[in-house]
Amino acid sequence: MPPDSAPPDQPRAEVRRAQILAAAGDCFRSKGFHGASIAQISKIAGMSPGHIYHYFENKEAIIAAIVAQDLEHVLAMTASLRAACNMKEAMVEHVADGVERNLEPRAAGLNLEILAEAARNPHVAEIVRSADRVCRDSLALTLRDMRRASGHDDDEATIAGMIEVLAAMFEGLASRSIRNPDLDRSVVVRLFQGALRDLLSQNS
Amino acid sequence: MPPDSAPPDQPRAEVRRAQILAAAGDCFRSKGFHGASIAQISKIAGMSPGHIYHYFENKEAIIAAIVAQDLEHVLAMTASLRAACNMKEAMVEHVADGVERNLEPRAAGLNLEILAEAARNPHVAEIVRSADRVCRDSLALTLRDMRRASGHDDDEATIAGMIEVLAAMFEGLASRSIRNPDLDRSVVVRLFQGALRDLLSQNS
DNA sequence: CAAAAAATAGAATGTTTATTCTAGAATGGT
DNA sequence: ACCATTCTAGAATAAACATTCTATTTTTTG
Repeated sequence: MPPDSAPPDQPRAEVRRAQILAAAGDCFRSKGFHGASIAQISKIAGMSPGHIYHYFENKEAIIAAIVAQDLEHVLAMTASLRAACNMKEAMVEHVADGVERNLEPRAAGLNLEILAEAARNPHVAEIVRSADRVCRDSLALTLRDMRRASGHDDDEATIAGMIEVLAAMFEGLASRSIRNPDLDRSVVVRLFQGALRDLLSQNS
Repeated sequence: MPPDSAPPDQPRAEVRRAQILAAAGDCFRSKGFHGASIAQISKIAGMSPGHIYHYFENKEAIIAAIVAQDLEHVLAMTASLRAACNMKEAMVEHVADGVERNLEPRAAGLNLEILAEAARNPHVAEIVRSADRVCRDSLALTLRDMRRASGHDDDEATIAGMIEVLAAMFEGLASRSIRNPDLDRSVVVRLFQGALRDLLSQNS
C-alpha cells in the first residue's frame, strides 16, 4: 500500500499551500480575519503553526491570498457570463443565479469581511479595486454593445453609471442577507428582473 | 476660575460613557472591532484602561453599544423621512442625500464592520436585525399608502420585496465606495432616481 | 469640615498571539 | 547507499491583549 493518499499531480508545495488557504478560509469565515489565529488555522490545516511560515511570510499575506483567491472566482464567473450572453434576456435569466449567490450567507460573510478589511488595509484595498476594475471594464463592453444594438447611444459616463447601479444592487444583497435573513427570495428575483429590464432599456 | 470645562448638564457618568463611545468609534473605524485595543481606546478617551470597565462590562458591550448608537441614528433619519413625505417625488428628491450619505467612506467603513461582525456574532446580529425590522415596517407603511394613492393594489409580499430592492441598492453603495472610490456620484444619483421612479410606479 | 461614597489611575495577572528558532525526518538525485 | 536539499514539528520568545485588583484622588453628603 503506497502511503500517497493523492498522487503528486501538483508539486507538494502547492498542495500544502492550498491546504492552508482552505483552512484559513474556514477560520476567516467563522471568526473574521483578526479573530482567527495561526494556531487554529494550523490545526485545521493539519500542520504545525511554524510550518505555515514556510509558505506565507505573515498573517497579512494569508489574508491577501484569500482575498485574491476569492476575487479570482468572481472574475472567472463574470468572464463566463460575458462569453455566454449578447442578449438582454440572457442577462435577465441570470438574475436568479446572481441573487441566490449573493444572498448565500457563507459567501456574504466573507465578502463583508473582505470589504471591511479593504476599508482600512491599503494592501487589501488595492487587490479589491483592481479586481473590480477588470469586472467593470468587461461589463462595460457587454453593456455598450447591448445598448447600441437596441438603438441607444450612451456616453461613457452613463454606461459606467449603469454598472455602478447594477453592482450596488447585487452587492447590497449581502447586506440584506445579514439584516433580514428571512427575506422572500422569489419576489426579490422578480423585482430585480423588472428593475434590470427598465435600467437597460431606458432613454437618457 | 471654575475647573468645569463643561457644566454638568448631564450626569458625569453619561459624559464619560459618551467619551468612551466616541473614542471607540474612531478606533473601530480605523482598526476594526478586533483590531482596536482597550489600551488605544482608553488613551483616546483620555482615561485609564481599567476605568473603562466601570462603564462597560467588557469589549463586546462596547461593540454592541456602538452598533446600537449607529443604528439609532439611522432610525432617526428614516423616521424623519417618513414624516416628511407622502409623495413619491419627495422621495426622489431625497435620493441625492441618501446616495451621498451611503457613499461617505467613514460611514461605509463602520457599516461594513458592523455587518461583518453581525455575520458571526449572534448578539450583534440581533441588534442589527431588530433595527432593520423597525426600518422596514415604517417604510412599508409609507410605501403601501403611496401605491394605493396611485391606484395599485399590492400584496404584502410585493411591498416587502420593493423594500428589499430599495435597501439593497442603497446599502450596496457602501460596497461600491470601497471597490470604486472614484465613481461618478452625479450619474449614480440620476440613475438611482430613474430606477426608483420605475420601481415605485410599475404594474405587477 | 469630616466621613462616606464614587471616580479614577495605574500596576499586576494570566492568557493568547504572531513569529522565530532548533532540530529532526523525509525526499530525491547520483 | 550517500548527501544535499527540502519539509516539518514543536518548543521558545517576546509582545500584546482583555481583564482584575489595589490604592489614591475627587466629589458628595451630613
